[in-house]
Amino acid sequence: MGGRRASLRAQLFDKIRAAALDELRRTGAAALSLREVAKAAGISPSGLYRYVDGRDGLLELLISDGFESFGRAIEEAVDAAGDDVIARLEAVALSYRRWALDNPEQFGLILGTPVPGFQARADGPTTASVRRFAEPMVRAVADASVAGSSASSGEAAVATADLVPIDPVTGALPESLHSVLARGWARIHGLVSLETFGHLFWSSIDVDALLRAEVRSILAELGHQDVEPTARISR
Amino acid sequence: MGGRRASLRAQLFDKIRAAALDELRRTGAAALSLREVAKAAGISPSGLYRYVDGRDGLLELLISDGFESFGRAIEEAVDAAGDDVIARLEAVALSYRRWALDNPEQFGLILGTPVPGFQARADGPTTASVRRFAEPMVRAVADASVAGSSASSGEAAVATADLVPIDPVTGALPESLHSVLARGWARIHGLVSLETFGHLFWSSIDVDALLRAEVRSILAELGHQDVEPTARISR
DNA sequence: AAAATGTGCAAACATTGTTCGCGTTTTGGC
DNA sequence: GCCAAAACGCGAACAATGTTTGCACATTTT
Repeated sequence: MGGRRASLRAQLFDKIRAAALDELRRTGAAALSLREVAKAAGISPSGLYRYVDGRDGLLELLISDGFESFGRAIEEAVDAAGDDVIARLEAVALSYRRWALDNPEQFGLILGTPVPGFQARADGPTTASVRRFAEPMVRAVADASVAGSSASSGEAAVATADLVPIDPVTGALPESLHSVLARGWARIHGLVSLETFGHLFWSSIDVDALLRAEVRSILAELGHQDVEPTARISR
Repeated sequence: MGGRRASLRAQLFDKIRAAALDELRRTGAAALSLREVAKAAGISPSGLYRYVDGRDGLLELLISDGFESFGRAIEEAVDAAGDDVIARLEAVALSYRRWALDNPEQFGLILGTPVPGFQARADGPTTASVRRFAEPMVRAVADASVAGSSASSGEAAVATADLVPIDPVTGALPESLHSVLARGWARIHGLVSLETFGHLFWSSIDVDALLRAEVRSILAELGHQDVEPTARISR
């Protein structure tokens, strides 16, 4: 099965992938040209169709890769943050921002205005990547949520990974987490997307500081005591 | 000055504007075709260039109109909400969501992934529309901020419009408001954009309820007593 | 060895945004 | 009222795009 043909194919596929990402970074998703990608990959435009289903297929590839890379970045940051629940949640927020600012075109492609024709199929690679992307964030919020509700802090957090069951087959979360997760994600995403898309130009705010404030605020509302109880907005 | 030519021109310009909006609604910004717009407006593609500077000009027109319309929608909602500061801020959040859900393509165009070539010139119609868009939101947050800091509630709110000076020439806000405004806007925008772009599909959350919770949370952090002090996240 | 399958490409087509030159219509000053 | 000047709208043309098709060539399978 590991024939000569297959290896060449995999090699060229990676070249295409790299070329597409390059072109995306350079010109943005809206102006992404299939012909340019083909040229950069050293292949003819029509030849590209043996590897990818047209321009939409190219975008699907980039979207899937984008989620994957985004998720990995967050995961690494969370892992590096140690065991403290607060630190982990802060790591989510700050790495979310960092990745978005470092990869604005990818960020816009995967979480910005949806591309017109594109709709991720439930079995496609995109949905899998999305799950992988969401997982570290969900885990962090879930941990914080459980650790917060048990009034005693401390060792409870250790076992929480099992206490928050994410249905391994459907990927569904317990209903009780939905609103916490949505609000938490939205607060981070709101700040980051506004900044990344250039809508905070009117101020020289320290967005990292705001993100930390939002994390503290969420934790406070979740009932954590080890955070200043009512985080007054500084003015 | 009110010659026959000018009136015909204005008339055709409106037709173009309407046709462009129509096409935007139908196909989205990325797939917006200048030729289709021309056809719908009953004009030749090249003739369109007498009215609008190519495809980018068409987009600039749509962006400017989008901010204008968005701002008007929020303003009307706030005006209809009466004098209560809390009600006004809630009106901002809920009308923000409503407009986005009703006009997803326009929303994506003006606040989603930036269009590659486009950069609003400081003197262009877009920046003016953006200011007009931001104004009601800024006003509402500013009122809430001032009303919250003065411990006594009540009649203080009446005169606050003058207490919060928005520099009429530069449009600049007092620094003290920046972080409140950014956090408030971001919380609303985060939830709304995630929902509008289809990223909350995994849950059947009542987004309006979450928005109300966010508004209450902001007010609480601003020091309002007439709101349940620590709005615990319901789980 | 022969048949079957996979691979890459050039040519062609429809559609896109944009420019250019040409008649026609309206305007504004005499 | 007339005439130069400006504005207008259009068809033709051009480069560039995404996509399809038929055809040689290479590789794998029988």
